Amino acid sequence: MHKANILSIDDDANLQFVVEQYLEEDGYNIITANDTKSALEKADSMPLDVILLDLVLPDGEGMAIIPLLQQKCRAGIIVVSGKSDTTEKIICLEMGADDYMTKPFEMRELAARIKAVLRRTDKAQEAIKPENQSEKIKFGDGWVLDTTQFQLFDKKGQSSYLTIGEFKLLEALILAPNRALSREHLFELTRDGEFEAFDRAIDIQIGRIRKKINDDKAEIIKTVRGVGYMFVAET
Amino acid sequence: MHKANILSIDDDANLQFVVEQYLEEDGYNIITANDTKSALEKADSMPLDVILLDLVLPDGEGMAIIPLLQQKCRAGIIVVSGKSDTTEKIICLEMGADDYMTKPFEMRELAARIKAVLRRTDKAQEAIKPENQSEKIKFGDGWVLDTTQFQLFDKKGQSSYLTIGEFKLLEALILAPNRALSREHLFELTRDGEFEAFDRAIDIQIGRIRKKINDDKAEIIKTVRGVGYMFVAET
DNA sequence: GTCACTTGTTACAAAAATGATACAAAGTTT
DNA sequence: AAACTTTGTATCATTTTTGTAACAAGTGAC
Repeated sequence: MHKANILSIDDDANLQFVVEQYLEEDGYNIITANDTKSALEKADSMPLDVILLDLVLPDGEGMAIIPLLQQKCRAGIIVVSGKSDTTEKIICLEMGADDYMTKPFEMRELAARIKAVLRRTDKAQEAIKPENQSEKIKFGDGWVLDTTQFQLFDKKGQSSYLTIGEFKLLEALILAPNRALSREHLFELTRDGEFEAFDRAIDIQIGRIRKKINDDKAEIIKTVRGVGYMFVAET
Repeated sequence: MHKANILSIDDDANLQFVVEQYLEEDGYNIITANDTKSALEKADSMPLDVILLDLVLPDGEGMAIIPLLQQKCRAGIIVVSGKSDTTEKIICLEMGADDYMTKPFEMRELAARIKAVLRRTDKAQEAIKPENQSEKIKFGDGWVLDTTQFQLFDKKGQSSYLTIGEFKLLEALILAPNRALSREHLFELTRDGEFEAFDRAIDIQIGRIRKKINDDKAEIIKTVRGVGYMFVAET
C-alpha cells in the first residue's frame, strides 16, 4: 500500500512538531495545517487517509468543520481535544468523526488509533478504486489519466487538458468500468448540489470529453440510451 | 439499513443489564455472552455488526480473543476495559480492535462510539461487494441479461439491443419466473403513470422482445390467455 | 363451423432521448 | 477591470423509442 497521508490540524506548533516527528518515523506522510482555511484547502487538493483534528483553531468554527472536511475527502477523522467533556465527544462522533482522543495523550496510543482507523477506511477506499491503485489509469488508445495531477496524457506523453470537471466525470466513469451510470448518479459523484431532471449538463460535458479524447465513435464512453453513460474497458 | 446486531461480552451481569437496556432503546439488537466460549459460538452463528468486549472473562484468554472473533465475523470490535493502561490499549488496537474505552464510561459515549464504528464497518462491508455487483441473469438459449449494463447479450457475446423499456419488462418477467403477471402488474413494475384498461402497450413490447430474442414460438415468454405473460424458467 | 373475444403484427405518428452548436453566465487569472 | 477559461442554458437536428389504430390470426364455447 502507498504511504498514508495524514493531515494534522492544530495551532499548537510544539505539538504539531512532536506529532510530525513521531508519525514520520512511523512511515506516514504528514501534512500540517494550523487554521481552518488552510486545512480545508489541503483536504481538497490531496488524497488524505487520516485527519487529526484539534477543534480549537484561531479562525475556528469548532465542530462544524467535520462535515466540511468529509465533503472534501474520504479520510477518517480523529478528533484530538483538550476537553474531556463527554457531550462534546458524543457530538463529534455523531457528526462523523471516527475517534476522539483527549489531550494529553501518549503518542503510542495516537499511532495505534491511527492504524485502527486506517484499517477500516482503507478497506473502503481500496474497494472503490478496484485494481487501479496506481494513481495512473490507462485506457483507450494510449491515454493515461493521472489522478494525482488531474491531468490526461496522450500516448506521446503530451498532456491534453481536461478541465477539472471533465476530469472528475471521466474518472468517475472509469472507476466503474462496464457499468452504465445514470446522469443523476454521475452528477452526484462529481459535484455538489441537487440534480434536476432534464439537466443536460452531463451530456454536454460528455460531449466535450469525447471530443478531447477523439472518441467520436462512442467506443470509449458509450451512451446507454435511456440510462446514461458507460466507460467501456479494454477487453 | 437493517437493525444492527451487537454482541456484548462481559461477565458483569449488572453492567450487561444496563448496556442491554440502553442500547435496545436505541434500536439495536443486543446479544449477550458472559464467557469466551459462548462469545465465540455466537460470533459464529449470527451476523454481527459490532462486538463490545470486556477482556477479563472467567475462562478468558484476554486479548487473544480478538483475532479469534475477527476470524469468525467481520464485526467492528470495541474493547471495554477496567484498565486505563496505555500499553494494553495499544496492543488491543494493534490486534485489530476498532476502539478502546475505559470503565467507567457514560452510556451516551458508548452509543456514539458504536455509531462511529458502524459507519466505518458498513462502508468497508459495502465496499467488499462491488465485484459481485455485475449481475448477470442467464436464460433461454445462451442469453444473458446484464443488469449493470442494461444490455442483453446472445450466446456469442454480441449485444443484441433491447431498449430500456423492453429491458425492464423482460427483467420484471424474469425476476418472477414461472408466474403469470398481469399487464397491469407489469405496467406498474416497469414504468410510472397509470395503467389504463385495454392498454395494449405491454403486448406490443412483448412482441418486440420476442422478436429480438427469437422467441416466436412463445417458449420463453409464454402468453397466459386472459391473464398476462409469464417467463418460463429452464427446467 | 360460427361467434365472441383475446392476442399478434404491422405501419405510422407522436414523444422522448441524444448530439451539436452557439451563446450567456459564472468563475479565474492577469 | 479586462481577458480568458469553464460551465451551463437554449435551441435545433437527428435518431430512437413508444403508443395507437387497424387488421390479421388464434382460441375456446357453443
